[in-house]
Amino acid sequence: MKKTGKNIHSETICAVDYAFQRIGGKHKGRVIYHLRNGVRRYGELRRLLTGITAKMLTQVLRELEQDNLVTRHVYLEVPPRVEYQLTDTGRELLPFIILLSEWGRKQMGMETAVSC
Amino acid sequence: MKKTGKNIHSETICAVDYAFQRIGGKHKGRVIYHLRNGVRRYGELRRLLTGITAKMLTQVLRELEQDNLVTRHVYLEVPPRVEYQLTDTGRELLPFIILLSEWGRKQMGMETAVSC
DNA sequence: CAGAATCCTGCGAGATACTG
DNA sequence: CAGTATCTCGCAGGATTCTG
Repeated sequence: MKKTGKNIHSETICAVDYAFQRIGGKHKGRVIYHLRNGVRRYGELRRLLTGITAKMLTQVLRELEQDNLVTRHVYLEVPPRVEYQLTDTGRELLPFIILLSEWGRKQMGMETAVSC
Repeated sequence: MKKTGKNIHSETICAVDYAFQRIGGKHKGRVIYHLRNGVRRYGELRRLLTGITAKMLTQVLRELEQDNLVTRHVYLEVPPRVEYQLTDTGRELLPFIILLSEWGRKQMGMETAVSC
């Protein structure tokens, strides 16, 4: 609630732009992609998303949560456990994220391609 | 050829990331979207893409061209005419750009939504 | 008309250190 | 384990001016 500046939901522009703002950014696509098979813990995501810092992962997850694309479930245990999962809305994005990843893989040439 | 720094095609990472690097950025999605119906002139694009500067439009178009997503056809006339068009590869992205825009429109609520 | 050349700025994102 | 809190900086992207 502190960042009043860049609010996606204000005076919007174009649907394509809007969508890109919600799933764009450096890591959002990848995060969604790695949530495709269901529930993931924070630590799992950190391991899956190589090259992302804790800060960015947290930030991305929070944004996705605010945008109602993922849910965050905190288990009050010791040690703490937090699980993330796509919402229905987020899930609607999957087909197209996967499409995109297939396109990317194809473009890269299958040899160099890594699943992620 | 001057910017040796950020080269997409070097030591790539994840297919999703790769794809996002090619169609990400602030305006790329929109440009592709506006080329969906075929040939567009530079000036047309400028008018269609409200809020984009000449510099950015040119830059985006050049990047898309280098990435083999659009073709650039210069007519040696006075006044000059330059037409842009999606390549086959670029065209493969359309389904998903359109999907994305529909998703975006839906999310925004149809009232506020503008075609672009 | 379709750009190229400059200059300039904000903020996206990295590194590092600390905590319930 | 799953985060926060700072500090810092590069570069994406804007404004403006000039040109074939």
